[in-house]
Amino acid sequence: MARAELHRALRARGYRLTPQRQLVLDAVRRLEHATPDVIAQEVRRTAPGVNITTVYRTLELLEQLALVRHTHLDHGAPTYHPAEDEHVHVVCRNCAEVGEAPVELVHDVVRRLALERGFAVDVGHLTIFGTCARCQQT
Amino acid sequence: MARAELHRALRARGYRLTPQRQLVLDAVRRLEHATPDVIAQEVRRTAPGVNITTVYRTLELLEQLALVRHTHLDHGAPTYHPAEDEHVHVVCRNCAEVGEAPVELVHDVVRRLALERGFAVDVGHLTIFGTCARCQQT
DNA sequence: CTGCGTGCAAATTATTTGCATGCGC
DNA sequence: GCGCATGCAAATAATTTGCACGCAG
Repeated sequence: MARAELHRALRARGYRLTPQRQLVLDAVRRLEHATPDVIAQEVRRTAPGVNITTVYRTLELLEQLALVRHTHLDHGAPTYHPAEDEHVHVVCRNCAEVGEAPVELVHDVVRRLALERGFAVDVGHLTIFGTCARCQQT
Repeated sequence: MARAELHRALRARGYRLTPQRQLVLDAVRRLEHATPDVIAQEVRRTAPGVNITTVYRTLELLEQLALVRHTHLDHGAPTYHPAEDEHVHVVCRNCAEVGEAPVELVHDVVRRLALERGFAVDVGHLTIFGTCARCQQT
């Protein structure tokens, strides 16, 4: 069904459905957290010809359509993930493990920033860095 | 006094005090939030010869010494700031304005992550993205 | 005087852009 | 058939590395 869904989303804004776009979206959904580079590799497992440029352009497009989202996991590399499951990222700076936490975790913070300064937090983009339990046993 | 302080921090770990290192630290403290590029420009106002490479290397060193810290303000550009005033960054994705909030804002989140999964949050590295009050008046 | 720190240039990596061709509609 | 989307190559940007010289200790 994902195909029809994507087709609809694209056509609603005058874009075309192409195999590449389908493949990139599929890859993002399958990988869950991945950089453009890794996504390109995944796509190429099925369609070897797909250019990295296309992946970049497609990710940008899919983000506009609110089908995928991205955050910055340290070192500045953007990672993309499906838009459906909105969550906060919890990343260990030591072992680089990427965890998730329900957005509920930061509800209070969101509410306070809204109240105190009218700031609308983009929860899905939030990443919390630190050290995981395992890596603390130095 | 900053000079002696830096000298001590460096020597404690076997590093040397150089004009470049002093200048970079000064620049970070003066600018408060800046990218390596901007820091280099600031340093060059006093010492035109300083190479961007040195700035990168020095920032890395100063971070090891816990004299400066960095976070990623969207688009992945790292910004450095003095380590003293620890705070959370609040960044508007629309106008790119960088605000600050006391770490107290996220105390609850920190406590919960520690309790629930033994994760030690690096508060100084935390950046919250969203839309500021002004930019919401679309 | 010894070798760490620096400047410079070149290498890498990540991302963007221009343009001609091809495929979705 | 029309024009958007793609592939390719080159441009740009950001950061890292290798190396020889100079200065801090």
